[in-house]
Amino acid sequence: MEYQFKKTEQFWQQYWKENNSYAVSNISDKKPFYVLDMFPYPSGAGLHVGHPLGYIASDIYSRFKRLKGFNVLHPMGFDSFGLPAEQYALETGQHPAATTEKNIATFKQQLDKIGFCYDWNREVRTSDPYYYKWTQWIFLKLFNSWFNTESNKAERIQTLVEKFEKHGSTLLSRQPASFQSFSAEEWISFSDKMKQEILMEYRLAFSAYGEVNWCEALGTVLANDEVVNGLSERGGHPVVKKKMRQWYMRITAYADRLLKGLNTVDFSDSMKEMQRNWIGKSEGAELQFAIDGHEENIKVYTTRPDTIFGVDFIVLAPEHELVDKITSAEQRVSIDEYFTYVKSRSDRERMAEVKQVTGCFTGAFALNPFNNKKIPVWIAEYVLAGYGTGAIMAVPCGDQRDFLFAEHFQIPVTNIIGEHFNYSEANPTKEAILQNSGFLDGLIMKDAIVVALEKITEMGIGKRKVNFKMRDAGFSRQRYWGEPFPITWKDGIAVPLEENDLPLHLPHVDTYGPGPEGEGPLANLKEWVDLSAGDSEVRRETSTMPGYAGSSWYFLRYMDPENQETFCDRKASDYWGQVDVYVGGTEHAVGHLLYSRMWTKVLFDLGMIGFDEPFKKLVNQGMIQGSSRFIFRLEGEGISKEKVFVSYSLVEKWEKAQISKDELLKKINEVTGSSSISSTISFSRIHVDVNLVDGFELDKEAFKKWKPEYVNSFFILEDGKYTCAAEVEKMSKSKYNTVNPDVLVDKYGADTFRMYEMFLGPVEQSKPWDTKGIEGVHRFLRKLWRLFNDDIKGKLWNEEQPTDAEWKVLHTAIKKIENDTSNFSYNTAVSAFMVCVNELAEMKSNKRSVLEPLLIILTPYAPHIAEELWRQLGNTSSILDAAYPHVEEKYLTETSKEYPVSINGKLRTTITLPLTMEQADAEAMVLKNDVVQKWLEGKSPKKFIFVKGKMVNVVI
RNA sequence: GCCCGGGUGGCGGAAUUGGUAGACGCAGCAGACUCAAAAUCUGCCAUUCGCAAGGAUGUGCUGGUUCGAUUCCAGUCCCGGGCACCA
Repeated sequence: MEYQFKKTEQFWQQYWKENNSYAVSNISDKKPFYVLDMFPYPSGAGLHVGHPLGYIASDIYSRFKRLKGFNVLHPMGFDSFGLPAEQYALETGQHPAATTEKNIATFKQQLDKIGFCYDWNREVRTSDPYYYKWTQWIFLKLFNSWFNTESNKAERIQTLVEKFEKHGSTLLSRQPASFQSFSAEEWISFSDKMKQEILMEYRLAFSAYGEVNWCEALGTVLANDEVVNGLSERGGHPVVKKKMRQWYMRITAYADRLLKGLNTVDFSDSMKEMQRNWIGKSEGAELQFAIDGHEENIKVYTTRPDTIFGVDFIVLAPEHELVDKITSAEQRVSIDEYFTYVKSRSDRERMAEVKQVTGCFTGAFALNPFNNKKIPVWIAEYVLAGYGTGAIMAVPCGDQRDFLFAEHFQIPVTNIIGEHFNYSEANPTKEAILQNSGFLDGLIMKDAIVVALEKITEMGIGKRKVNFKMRDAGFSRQRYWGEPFPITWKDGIAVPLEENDLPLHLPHVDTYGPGPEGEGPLANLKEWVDLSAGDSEVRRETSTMPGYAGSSWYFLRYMDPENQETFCDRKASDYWGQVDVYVGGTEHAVGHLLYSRMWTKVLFDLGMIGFDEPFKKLVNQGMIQGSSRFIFRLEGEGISKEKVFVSYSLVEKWEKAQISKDELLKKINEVTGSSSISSTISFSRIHVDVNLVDGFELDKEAFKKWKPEYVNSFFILEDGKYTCAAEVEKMSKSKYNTVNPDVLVDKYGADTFRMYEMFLGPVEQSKPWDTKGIEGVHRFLRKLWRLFNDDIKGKLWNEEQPTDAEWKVLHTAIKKIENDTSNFSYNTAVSAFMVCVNELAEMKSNKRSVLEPLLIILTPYAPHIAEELWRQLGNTSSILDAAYPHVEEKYLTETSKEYPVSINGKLRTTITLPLTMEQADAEAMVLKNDVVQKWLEGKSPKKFIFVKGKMVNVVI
């Protein structure tokens, strides 16, 4: 019987489901192993072939580990809160809960067809109240915690209150800038509101005023994505920055630990690099410059205090608070103009244009603290208010951007590095010997950094400072479809809900428009919001949490999804521990991965879990790009435009002038039956649905049915074929290059689809999708089937004893595939399967003792056919519970033999050669080579190296 | 501008990490089986010179280290991804 994948796959999927074959228990003698995928956002578009790439990779690994005797946790769930569902609701009026539910159903159906071994009993959905109850609960833990810089960990806020009650703020090394220090007595005397305001400066989840993108016309806050060139994406209305009360995660408190933690995890170097760059730790100095004629100081941050004598000007961010105060009367107009210009510039523009130097002189001068030199103070858009102190000291001879600025505005440049500076570009060296640098003269710059720092500290004009690029993470959104905050505002004080009152359900709304004052839609529910009683005003928080709230801890919930007492029982998280392998795309490099790392550290600090890094190993799957196909519509006078499509093979010839106009027209007229004559011939290139194309050949009938306007199309063929042109582009619906996995699973089966996705190339690598090679994998599975069954003879396998050659083929494959699978090198593993089956087929080897282990190692890749054939061999228990076969090394070396080799009559060593070679060959090889002769004098070689049958080297 | 990847046949990609470059698959060509098709099987398939045996060239480009380089080093050019002009 031929291999009937549809029947087979449906049968076993049903069987596994009915037998709960993928259920995982938290109680087991086996070692635990946790394989996790980044859970998807259930979008309305459903899965495309890019999605399953990572899922298949992790599924293979899970099944592999299971065969290796581990208790494997491999769950799946849905990141089901998010903006798209809400936007869809705005457009269609359908409730996000309903559309999300529907989308999840579609996703699950699509996923199940591919045969993943998820334990669906553990599914989580972030929008489920049973789930977000615990997101809110963890939020309250964050709210009620502070980061103690002495112990370097999070502690309950109570410990801070106790410190204040005993010692005031004096014992704390970190104090918020906005508060003066206070004594214990003062603390006790503070009003409750004052106390709460102070505590808010320490809480890990805290509320503060922050800038948002505000669109007056839409009356709403917009995400960065929704702002294009300073205008709203919808409607093109102006967008301005507006201060609003927001919630934040104090992730900056964990900057150092997030950085150090990277050394303990197995992420790719580029991923670690991205996170390091994002955290952006730098060590330097903060120092003050006095301003001539003003009381205020300008604080600058620099990593190069050694260049202090090379400062030729100071640049403030245009938004810097001192700008207004120090601007001179004559510069006022220019500064205002420049400020207006900067405001009109989007972040994207400020980022993109590097070559254009802009700036404006304030008219003020700062004084160099060491030589009292007058330094002009400028503003420029390249200095950002949010980083460091929003002011820099510019050293043109050492910093290229400063140099270009000086050059552009003709500011004289001081050279402090002598011949290292050539006056045509800056030199950022740290190796030069300083000149023109007062007390630093003669020092090498890298040594001068410390000397300068000491002097600055001694003079009281600055201090050593560690700076981080990373800023606290905004944690509130003025949206509906997210977790409501378990917070009420009572007379301006944030009051957390009691834990027993969780979850705070997301109330139903009828409209999804913004609330008054641009608050989230929840603000429209007056009764829900207003809890005022008596004199005090009590209002619920109307923002909701961002998408990353639920995804910051979901990996813990899978361990204990049913628990109603806590987010995850400590026993469960102790048993499973860290996620051993986490698979997902690089787009989450700095968002999700940093937030979940932070939450894990907080939960660890509070003693709720036993590890402080969530993911032990991270595997990044590459992006699947689309491979678009194009058809060519004939354009020209006298030709019916919509209907004539010319094969790309002919278009190519036409473009290369390999075919004459008459010939082409003749072909066209033959097909269309008319006699059109045209003075000009040209073609327009049109995207055609890749699914209508087999390789490059267009399915003409399917094309005619694709769109009504193509019903009466004519095709100008070559060799009876219509060929299409191709190009690699991003996968998108508008380019008609998306491929739905369902179609492929229907046509070739899940096993073929799984193996083909892996065969396409390394998991980590981005690559264009191309269906044309899938036949090869399908052929492989059919060939495997034919080792067991035959159309005519039926059962083929037998109980005979395999030959050494057969054992060799099997064990070579086991070794290679085991190795490749554990290294996520699935593409070469699939190749190894093909080689193995080809060789067995050639030997007509149908021996059970060879075929059985082969099926086991195939299980992770093609579980359905493996299970089917396994049962055909008479096994009564599932192949899922088989043990991974061991490699018998002896079968791998049998075909080689050792030869003694002597040179000049003396026995020197033995070498191992294939059986096909003889003693004479071995000696001849050695003797022929003069390189060897030289190297051999008096030494005993360990290894000979042959290239093309010639010995080229000896390892001694 | 900065950071991280990557350049190998017509195509996707291999190469035990310094040791016969092009495994495996696709596409293509030729053949077998068949009335025919499908399916299956066999052979060829980097470029170039040659009837052939065989030779020369060849892993983006230019050099270097080495007996030997796709692999290591320096420079350079392209392509992809990321970015918050980060002082």
